[in-house]
Amino acid sequence: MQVTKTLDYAVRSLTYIGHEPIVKHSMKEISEHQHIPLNYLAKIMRRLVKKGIVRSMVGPYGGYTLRKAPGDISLRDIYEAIEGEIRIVDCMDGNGICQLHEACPQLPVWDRVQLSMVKILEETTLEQMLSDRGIRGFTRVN
Amino acid sequence: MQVTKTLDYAVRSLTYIGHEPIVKHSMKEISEHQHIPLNYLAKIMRRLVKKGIVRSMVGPYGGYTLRKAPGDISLRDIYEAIEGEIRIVDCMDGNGICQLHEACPQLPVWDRVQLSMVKILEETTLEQMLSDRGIRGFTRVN
DNA sequence: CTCTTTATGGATATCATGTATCCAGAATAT
DNA sequence: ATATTCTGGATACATGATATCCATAAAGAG
Repeated sequence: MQVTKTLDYAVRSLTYIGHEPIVKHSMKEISEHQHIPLNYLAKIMRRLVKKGIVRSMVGPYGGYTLRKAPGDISLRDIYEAIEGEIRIVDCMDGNGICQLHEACPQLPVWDRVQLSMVKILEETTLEQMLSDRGIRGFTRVN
Repeated sequence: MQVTKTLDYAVRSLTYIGHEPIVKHSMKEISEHQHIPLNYLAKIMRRLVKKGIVRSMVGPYGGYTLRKAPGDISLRDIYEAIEGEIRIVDCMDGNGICQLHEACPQLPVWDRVQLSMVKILEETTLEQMLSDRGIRGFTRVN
């Protein structure tokens, strides 16, 4: 139940690019400024490209730019590009049927949790994150 | 960002016990009815005991019963007994300071997600889960 | 007291997955 | 042509979730 480092990398890369949406930003540049391992970043960017979140240009002075307006990129988009479909419980077989042949008392709760999470992720756009001044590394745990 | 099997085991064990709160239920019994590896279940029960969620009795006819009323056991209690303090982002050093010396645009969102999640987990008690008829293994992913 | 049942505690193994690295190749600007 | 940068695949590494084993202690039954 944790945000993966990979997703964090992705969001950081996108906010970095989003600050200068016109300019092309190379992986090398992003990697250095955001302290993300270059080769690993490559994997991440690939997924963002495939999902149509960023555009890539090869060659000298190549790099990445956003493909959509920051207001049109939701955190949900980013999440799903990186992690795939959101599914906080994984208790079903291929047919979506619970292995236990009994009623499952937990599902309703997890469902609620997931729905509320998806809602927040969906409402939050890259634009919002960019304008959020962002409290300097501090968060309540509770 | 997934509910672990271990937490699932814990909840299933507790709902199982909760159905007959008076009776003592041995690990063997729980293990068999809920299809949970016996030795692994031992570890799980230990944590629930330590957190005061269940009471254990050793010896023949020993086993576990709830230590509190189902209405006084929240899913948050269970979650924290199993996984420890809830913290969906883990982006700080030991002093709670973000490694990056820049403002972090993501924290506010994850904070909101976590808060909403904690709220739901807190509001949901074992009693509720027990009375929830529980849709037979099926959930919307969205 | 002895025997059986059951939980406890620690050590360790297994496995999955997140994270990271390496490299050869294709695209493209100068 | 050459240097730059992304692409794609293969593979290694690290961590933590999951599982197994066993020796011990507690406690009820005879």
